[in-house]
Amino acid sequence: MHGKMAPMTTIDLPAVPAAPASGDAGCCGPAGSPVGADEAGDLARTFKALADPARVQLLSIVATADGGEACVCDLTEPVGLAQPTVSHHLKILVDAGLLSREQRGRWAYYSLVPAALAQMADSLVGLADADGARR
Amino acid sequence: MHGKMAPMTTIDLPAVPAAPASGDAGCCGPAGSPVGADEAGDLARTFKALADPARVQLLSIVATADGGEACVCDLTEPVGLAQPTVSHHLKILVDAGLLSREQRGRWAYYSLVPAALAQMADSLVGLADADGARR
DNA sequence: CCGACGCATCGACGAGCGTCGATGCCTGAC
DNA sequence: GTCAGGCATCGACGCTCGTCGATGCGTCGG
Repeated sequence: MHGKMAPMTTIDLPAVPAAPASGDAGCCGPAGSPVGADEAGDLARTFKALADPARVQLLSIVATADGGEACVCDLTEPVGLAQPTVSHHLKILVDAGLLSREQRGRWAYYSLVPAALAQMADSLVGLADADGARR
Repeated sequence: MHGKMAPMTTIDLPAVPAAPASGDAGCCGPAGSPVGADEAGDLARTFKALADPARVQLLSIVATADGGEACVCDLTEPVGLAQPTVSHHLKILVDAGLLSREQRGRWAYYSLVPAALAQMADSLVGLADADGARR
């Protein structure tokens, strides 16, 4: 009996889940295979990076920023958080593979990683398809 | 100053974010508009429902289950959690609008809400597009 | 060379979340 | 009516997370 497993997921942020996350998506089979525990862990890790209003807002601001990139100083005011907090959130997003960091001079520019977002979206539609296709 | 806002998001689970969550997606404009704070909050609330391996696994199991639905008794073993814990996670998913609950007899059947998943996916690609379109 | 600036890291605090056992409610069987 | 079964709720326990002020490191301007 699994006596008291890890109380939480102990997020380790191993970048984005890999590629074929939705292994239960398009293929056939009677009912597909319900993603393994490890796969679910990877997916949840990346979702956890998006599970905060500040991070969603940061992602959006960077995405709509001119040039596709923004430095920390430009992100502090819109989200209404202190600079260390913003740096903290940005690190989480970078570790999750959703943002990329590039230091130019004494400014750190963050830019979006569209492939990572697209992959998350694929995992979601894969889940929905697994349901709709067989139902 | 914003002196010490809510230390966490105080998730209230208002169902799925609404419809046009990705307001910064397809439209035009020089740089789009970076989702409001309220919008980011709704999005983050729904993502938070997916930010746990057990919940991702539950969603996947229900999606691939025969008939598109499953009762709690069928979900307890695969995730390796106690029954109260599974009920707790299921409630979170239902409140987030990702699952729907239907009580038949003394069994409670949970089924997927594909539209909610698709909407989340749209929000993600909307963010990616906002970046790719202008870059 | 030195001060100013941008940013990351550290340490600490409080709130939220995941987990479980125990308990209660409702349904169906006898 | 009574008993058994499925599920939700409650209360409690740690761990995790978000937040900040203070501090340190590296870079540019004078």
